[in-house]
Amino acid sequence: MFKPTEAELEILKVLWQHGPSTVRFVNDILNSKKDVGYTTTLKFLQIMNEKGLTIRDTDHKTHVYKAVINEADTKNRMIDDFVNNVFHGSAMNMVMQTLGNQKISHEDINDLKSIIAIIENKNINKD
Amino acid sequence: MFKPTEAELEILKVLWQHGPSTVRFVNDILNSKKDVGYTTTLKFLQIMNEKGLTIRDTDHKTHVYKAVINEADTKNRMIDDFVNNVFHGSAMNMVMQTLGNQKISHEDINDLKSIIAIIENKNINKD
DNA sequence: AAATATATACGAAACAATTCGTAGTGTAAA
DNA sequence: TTTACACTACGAATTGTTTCGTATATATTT
Repeated sequence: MFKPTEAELEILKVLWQHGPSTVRFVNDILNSKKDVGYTTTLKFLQIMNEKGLTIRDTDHKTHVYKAVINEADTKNRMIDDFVNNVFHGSAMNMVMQTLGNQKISHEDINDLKSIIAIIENKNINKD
Repeated sequence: MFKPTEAELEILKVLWQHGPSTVRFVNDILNSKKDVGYTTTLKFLQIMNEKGLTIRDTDHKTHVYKAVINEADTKNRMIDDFVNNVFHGSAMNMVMQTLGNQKISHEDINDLKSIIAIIENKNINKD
């Protein structure tokens, strides 16, 4: 499956967050973080289109690009890759190390508890 | 702070797991996963040494390389980077998405519960 | 001591990702 | 209708990473 490069991911994030967008719009958003030339952004969107990462509407002079690949799936795939590369494939190791190292709020803890409860119930039902 | 490339990380993992090692040893381990030429591994260790990622003992003909950077710190830094790149800086988002997508065993759940308990206690003591 | 094996050093090729300049085209304003 | 502007297309320079060949030194074996 597909793994976006870092620059491609930045663009995908814009498309995921804001929906189908013009090159100009994507470029403006990118520039709020870091200087990027317009034609650089354009080039990336063209490359991403070739790769099938996006599709575009070329009916009008100004093309509108839309992410083809799904945000959750892509992120899951990236998590898998990361876990494989850095944590010898153990997602739990990664989670534990993250929890041990982050500031976790009360709310976060509640969220964690409820997702754990959900997982537990799934397991019970499975047996 | 420093971020190893993928190839460098592979080597660091060997050094972390097995302790100070010769080029030959590192190369043998790497080759159990994927063909890598001996001089490729050598070159990387030389580069890593220049960058201060490793130090080496050159007393004998065969040099012995040792990781300078710490495993936990490096991994935490890589988690931070990953979370910033992919999850807009929210580690909790990343953890939640991981938990929602992985097979979690009974034991894992217990581990999670205990680390959550630890975090809760830390918070209580802080207030 | 010569031949063989095993090291290191290092330049440079190969490959991948990023960045941008320039050319060309269509649209709208003067 | 000429000029100005904003857009796309695309080649190519730049930068970073990976890979390896070749030269050379140092041991070890015959």
